[in-house]
Amino acid sequence: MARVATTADAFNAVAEPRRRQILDVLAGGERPVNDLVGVLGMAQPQVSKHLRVLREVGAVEVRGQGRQRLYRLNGQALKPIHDWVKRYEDSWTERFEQLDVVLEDLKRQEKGAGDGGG
Amino acid sequence: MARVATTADAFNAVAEPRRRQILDVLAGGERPVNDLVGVLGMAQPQVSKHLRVLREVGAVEVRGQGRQRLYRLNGQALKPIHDWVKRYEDSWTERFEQLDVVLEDLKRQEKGAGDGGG
DNA sequence: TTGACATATTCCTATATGGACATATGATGA
DNA sequence: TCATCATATGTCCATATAGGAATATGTCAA
Repeated sequence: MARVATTADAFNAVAEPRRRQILDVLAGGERPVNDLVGVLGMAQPQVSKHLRVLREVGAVEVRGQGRQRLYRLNGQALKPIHDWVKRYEDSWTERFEQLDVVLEDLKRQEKGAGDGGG
Repeated sequence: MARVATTADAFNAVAEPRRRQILDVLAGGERPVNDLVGVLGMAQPQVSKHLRVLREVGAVEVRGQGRQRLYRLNGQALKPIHDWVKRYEDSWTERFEQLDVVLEDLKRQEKGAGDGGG
């Protein structure tokens, strides 16, 4: 089998840097496709295709206004990512890193004292 | 061109569900490969391959102990994901959703009052 | 209707991937 | 040295991509 589909979930959808860029722009507000094309400097069809993927995972919503289609961010779709990665947040807090250092020190001390404890 | 490489960054590495599972197990502490094989019920070569990807993006570290290789989580590698997704956190807080409803209401009112604003 | 603009879809292709399986490497103990 | 355990790597293959280019759809204006 190949990789999990890009449309399988938000994780896979935003793994593509271009799609994160699109979301970053949309975070500033609703925008028509051509705006994204201009801002991001990608070809129009690619933008449309990326938007389709984002729409399929629910990360953007669209509404028509005249000839244009206005895309808008739906951050809710990113919540599963946040929820998952949040569990690892402690790993890079200073407190935790300090703890890491302490543990390393303890190990070194144990070795230094020989392994026949107490 | 095809998709961005799985080893390109943490985003792509953890887009694969199996790799997230591996990290979830390692969050409980350092473990040899065979433990992961047992816990996750995947074939040993696949586990090794997934671990390689995770190692290449820095999400895990390894040290040898006798015949075994003990893998251990390095949450730091996930920080870029957290940093990125955190910016969208407001999108799903209640306060923000309330604001959404208010904006929708305002739009509806504008339409109801005709478009010649005062 | 026609023409122009805005966006979406289709076709093409090189490419990386993940699983299955077989096998290589590495460490240990006798 | 050999046998055994633990892990890593290599091979084969179906498959989904992302970009490029061409084209289809949709909407407005006259």
